[in-house]
Amino acid sequence: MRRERTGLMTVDQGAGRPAEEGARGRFERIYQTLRMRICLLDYAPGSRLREEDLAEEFRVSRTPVRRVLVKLEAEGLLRSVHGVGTIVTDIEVDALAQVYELRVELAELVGKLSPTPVDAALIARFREIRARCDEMVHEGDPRTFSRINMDFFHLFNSLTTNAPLREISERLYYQTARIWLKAASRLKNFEELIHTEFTTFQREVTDITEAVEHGDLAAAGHVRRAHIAMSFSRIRKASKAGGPGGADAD
Amino acid sequence: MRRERTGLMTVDQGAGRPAEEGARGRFERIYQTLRMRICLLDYAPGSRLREEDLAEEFRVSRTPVRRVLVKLEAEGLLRSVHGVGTIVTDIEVDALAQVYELRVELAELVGKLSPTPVDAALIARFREIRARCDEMVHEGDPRTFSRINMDFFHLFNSLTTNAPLREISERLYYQTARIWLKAASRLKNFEELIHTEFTTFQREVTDITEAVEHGDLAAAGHVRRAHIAMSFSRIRKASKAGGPGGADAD
DNA sequence: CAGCATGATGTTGTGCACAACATAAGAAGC
DNA sequence: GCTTCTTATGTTGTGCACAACATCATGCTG
Repeated sequence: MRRERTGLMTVDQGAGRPAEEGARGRFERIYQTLRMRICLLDYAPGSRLREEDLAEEFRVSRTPVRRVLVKLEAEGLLRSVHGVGTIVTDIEVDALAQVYELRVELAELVGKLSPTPVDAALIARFREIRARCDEMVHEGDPRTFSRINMDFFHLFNSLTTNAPLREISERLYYQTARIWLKAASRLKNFEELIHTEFTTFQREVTDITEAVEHGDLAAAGHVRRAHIAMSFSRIRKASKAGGPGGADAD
Repeated sequence: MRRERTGLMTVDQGAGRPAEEGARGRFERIYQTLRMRICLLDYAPGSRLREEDLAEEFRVSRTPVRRVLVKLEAEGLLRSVHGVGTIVTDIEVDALAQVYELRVELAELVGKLSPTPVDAALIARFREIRARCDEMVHEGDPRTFSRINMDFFHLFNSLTTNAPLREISERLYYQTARIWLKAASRLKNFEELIHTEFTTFQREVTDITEAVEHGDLAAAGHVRRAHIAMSFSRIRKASKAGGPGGADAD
């Protein structure tokens, strides 16, 4: 199938910035999409990604796809092996202990370093997330939980203007974002535990929102820190209880 | 040589096998070389790197070179603009304030999180750096200072076993490594200031070496933290004094 | 002579074909 | 029947040619 040059170019993202973001726009779009799929376990850990399939899906050649895969590999989410394939990184709770150990500290730094001035719009966004959170508690869906958790992370991360800190926190977050869904998928029958996770997260969002309302970003950081640590502790416990031998062969 | 089926892991990243290394070896070699050149100001900030030249130098095509450039761009050391070229990121003291703000905190974390067990070999490496430091003080050379500083960073970074922390610290370090050389190149005539920098760094190495000898990695982290902060403070002051209008047009 | 349009030139981004590599299947030998 | 070598197949890595894009020079026009 031959692709029209002038015709397909405009289809990209007309509402945004068509002229400024030509090639870079495609790159970001593919990158964000693949990262989301990996973190939402649409691509299971250990599964192979074929560059040609991705190229066909995004209507581009293998070359730009490979650029994205290289970046994703640098982020630690993929691993390309010559002659084998590009496989999604497998995640282990013990290996993520170091990442969490660092995320805990960075969360506190977000509330401490170069704080963002709190305005009404920022508070409104926090309250919006909290509302979505309340709604989620009634309808237990691990996937929507992950999405809200993701949005909340970005919002919390915007509490600091320190660009490197934000970038690093984001990177580490996406390295650990999958572990909750993975653990939840194993404990799917235990609705009770998942509900506990939901309400716990709801409390975290509520507390942090309140702290932001009071303009106390340091307190928000401390709350976030404590919740990240406890969340990992619960995941670790559930992982040991659920049995390490997960029957997830490719 | 037949390879076991169960052993999926190949040579991976064997340290010290230059000739037999496959694609990944070339990649690492080119990456390390370019990064070193950027941080040693062999490639001045703002200068353009032509992919074809690099391809010819490393005896490869443009394709693997572009892989390296993409990673370097992700690290923040390069910036590729379509139709213009791949230019070395310009560094400004004010923009690096956030990076230093974070590096200061991470330095303390290196001495706090997952400390490496201190053995005789580790102490010996610190003493070796200290010896090179003493030698450097007698022969003032900003370039060798940067190299020793680089080696010392890697050594200090090895005080923690937290892999993400090490990786992030390394990344941030290389983002800031150039600023000292850049500032020093402007104040080249002020030999006295540079000598002060040398002796200050010598004290830092001495103090941290002593702390490591005592097995007090937390103290090493605190010393490191203080010195990073003071170093940036001096650079900032020198930058303002030397005049922000650096006549370094390409 | 100033200002602007237009082409020339050089760069990165993309597409495509082939090489390098690893694995899996199949056949030969014991 | 089992092992082992060979072959087939599929994947990523590389090389090369062209397109997209930006800048600069040049000529035209006012």
